[in-house]
Amino acid sequence: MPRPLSEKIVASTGGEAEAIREHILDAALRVIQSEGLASASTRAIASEAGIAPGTLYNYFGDRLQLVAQTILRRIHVLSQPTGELELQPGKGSIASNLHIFVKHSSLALDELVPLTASAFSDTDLLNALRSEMMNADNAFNPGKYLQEYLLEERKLGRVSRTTDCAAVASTIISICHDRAFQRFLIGDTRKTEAKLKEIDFIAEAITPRD
Amino acid sequence: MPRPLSEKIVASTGGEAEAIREHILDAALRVIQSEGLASASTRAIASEAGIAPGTLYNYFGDRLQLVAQTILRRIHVLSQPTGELELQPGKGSIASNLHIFVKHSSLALDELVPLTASAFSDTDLLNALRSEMMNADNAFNPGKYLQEYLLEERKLGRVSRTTDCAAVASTIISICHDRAFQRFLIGDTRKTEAKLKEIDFIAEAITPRD
Amino acid sequence: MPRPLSEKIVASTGGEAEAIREHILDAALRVIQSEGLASASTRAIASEAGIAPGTLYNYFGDRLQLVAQTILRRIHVLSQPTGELELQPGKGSIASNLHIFVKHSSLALDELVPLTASAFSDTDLLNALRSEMMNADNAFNPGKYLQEYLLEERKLGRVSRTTDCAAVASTIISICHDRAFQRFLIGDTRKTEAKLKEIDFIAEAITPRD
Amino acid sequence: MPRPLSEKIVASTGGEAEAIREHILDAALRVIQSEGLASASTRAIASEAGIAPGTLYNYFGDRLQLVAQTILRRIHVLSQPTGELELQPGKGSIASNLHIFVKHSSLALDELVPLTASAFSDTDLLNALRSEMMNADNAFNPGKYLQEYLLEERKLGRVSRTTDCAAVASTIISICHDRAFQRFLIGDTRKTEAKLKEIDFIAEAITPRD
DNA sequence: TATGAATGAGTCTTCATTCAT
DNA sequence: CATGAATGAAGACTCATTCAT
Repeated sequence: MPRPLSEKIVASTGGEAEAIREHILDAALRVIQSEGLASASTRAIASEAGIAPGTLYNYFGDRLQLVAQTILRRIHVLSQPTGELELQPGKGSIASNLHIFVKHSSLALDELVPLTASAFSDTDLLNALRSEMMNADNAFNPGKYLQEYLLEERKLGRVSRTTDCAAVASTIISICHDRAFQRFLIGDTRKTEAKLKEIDFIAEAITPRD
Repeated sequence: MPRPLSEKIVASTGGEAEAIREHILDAALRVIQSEGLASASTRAIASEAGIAPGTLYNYFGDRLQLVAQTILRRIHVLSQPTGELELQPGKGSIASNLHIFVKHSSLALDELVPLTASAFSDTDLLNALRSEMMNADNAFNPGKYLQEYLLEERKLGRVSRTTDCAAVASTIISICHDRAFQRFLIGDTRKTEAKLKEIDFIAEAITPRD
Repeated sequence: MPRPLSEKIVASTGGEAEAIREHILDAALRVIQSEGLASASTRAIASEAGIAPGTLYNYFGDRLQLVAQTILRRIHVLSQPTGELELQPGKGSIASNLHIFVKHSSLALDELVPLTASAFSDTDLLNALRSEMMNADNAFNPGKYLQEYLLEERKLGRVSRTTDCAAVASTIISICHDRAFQRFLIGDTRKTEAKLKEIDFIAEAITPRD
Repeated sequence: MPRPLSEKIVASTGGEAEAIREHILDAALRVIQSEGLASASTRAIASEAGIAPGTLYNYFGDRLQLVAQTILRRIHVLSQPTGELELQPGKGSIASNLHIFVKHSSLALDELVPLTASAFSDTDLLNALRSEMMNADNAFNPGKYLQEYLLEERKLGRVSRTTDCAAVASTIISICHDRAFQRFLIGDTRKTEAKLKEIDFIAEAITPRD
């Protein structure tokens, strides 16, 4: 019976379909993160979004698509470089730069890894994610960014000439991923983490030996 | 209406409560692995186990406990050393030994990581898991095993004296974990994996330089 | 799958939420009265109401609330003065007026007492009822009505000046209650009842002695 | 597998069927009174009785019979004169004797009335009760006892010669019943009750006028 | 286009009852 | 005769989805 979206939503979205979609995806994300994917019912999402359940279906084919897109979108956003971190080749020690990278990555990964992992419980959802990921533009990839930093350092001679920068970057990313996974698994809510000895090992390993 | 358990089940369990519990846990695991945790309804599990739905409740308080124990048990089993792999310090190259370790670990981790990750979707389940894990005996830990191997090699002089074996082991484990995670995420069903350049990097890094 | 309410129901309720609520409460009452409270399952009620089981939950939080409200509402209705009975002080004999009152009360009490008693089997329901009754407006109370009649008669001198009208009214109400209880207990389906000698005793007792 | 009843039960029953039956009925009564009839499952009763669920069926045809007999037996017991109360015609005032009777009756009725009322929720149970009650020996009836006391007092001239003692007794019983009903309905746990003005009215009414 | 009531399949769970031991 | 595990129907309740308004 009540036709227009609530004033609040219209105000924030301008009533544009794409903006409303994103408004819903934001709501879905909040629900997933606070209640868990298993509790992210269409009702809960609609409620969080401040709209009627039926309205969801004007923007998404079904719950699966809504949830899949919620996750995908967040993965995409979190994978973007934030600009906050600018590793400056030649400045600071390699080790401290890598520690900074790790700490910085944690912010995003603490959200990204559990979110992605949640999808492992649902075969259909995971398949939806997989096929969407195929098509996705692998625009930004933190590993690539890290690799490029290392390559710069290598040019500067601060990283051993024989270093496989791709391998090192990949290793560091794995460490970050696994850390985030373990943190969530044990319910560790600390936002920061001590310096990792694994990173020290790597920094040492890539230091040129005169 | 009530009948004894099916002959098949009695045959395989001897009708012993503990064996039946495990029979059910096995069934639950199969359902979780083939249909996903989200589809692991009590009915589906009972059906897979070949028993009536109500029978589950003679062995488990509720679905949450059943599922949590299924996962915990499998984690426990998969964390046991298989005995199949015996890293022999001093034999073969370090690099090839590490590659063997990684390949071997993958077998278990391809199951372990997705299974654990599944629980990330369900707040209650994850909490149940967490508290059980607190109490669990961390009997075997692949990282420890790997670390000990590296220490032996260091004693033998095949690993650089300055190597932090704990850090190296931990790094390798993270690589394995993340690989398993990524494999499941992209639906990679290949059971074997090419040699990892990350491992080569590590092997190189810990090689003594004289 | 989802369809509007059946035409029949829409016709009788105008599709208004409050009317539908009452339609459901009516159905629940019919079930309780014909099958007993113990058989008043949500299914049975939904079926009697001609709606889907899930629809109940659009109108009531849970079964307990539905049942409690069904009972409370009926108690409320049955406790209203029907207007059919108008005891006229000064007209007819006191005894016959009291007999009329008793007979008339029986109509409501034959429904009210067993309905209320049903709730005695369910601790939760009884508690729900109790707390609702606390809040309820004790608008009409047959005892009060009877007491007022007696007071009028006393003013007219047809009831002894020393009569405690409240006590007499209360006594008569108790008799009515107990009769209804006993009738239901023994399954007495007679709608009318012979003149009660207890009432005769009371009528006699309050007659002024010159 | 374990064959004999628990030692405790054997000790208290002598292993005699009839004693075991009563042991079970006692247990059932405790469950009904503490949890309500609706929660008196066969399991709960068996558990309270300290026996296995299946054992119930050696003593009772089904749950309905068990519950019906539990209630009937208790009604029977509670209807027995306790011997504690001996109304002594000619001693004390009539009013105080009646008050004593009422107070004394309350003890039993606070149990009897709710127990009986519970059965109103279950058509089948009530029918079972009804047919059993038909056959029951109406051995003791508090109304009869009270009536006899009043007749004695009438003989002594302490009760008006014109008093219909049966009607008076019946009225008092109704008052007691209704009081117990109302007490349970409102959850009144007070065990004693103030002097009732209704009883005063009756006492006054039956006092001889010279 | 947004609504939200209605749907009914499906979820977890309980329970009276049976029967092999 | 006691046991208690097994049964499966039935219970209360949830939820994704549809569609008349």
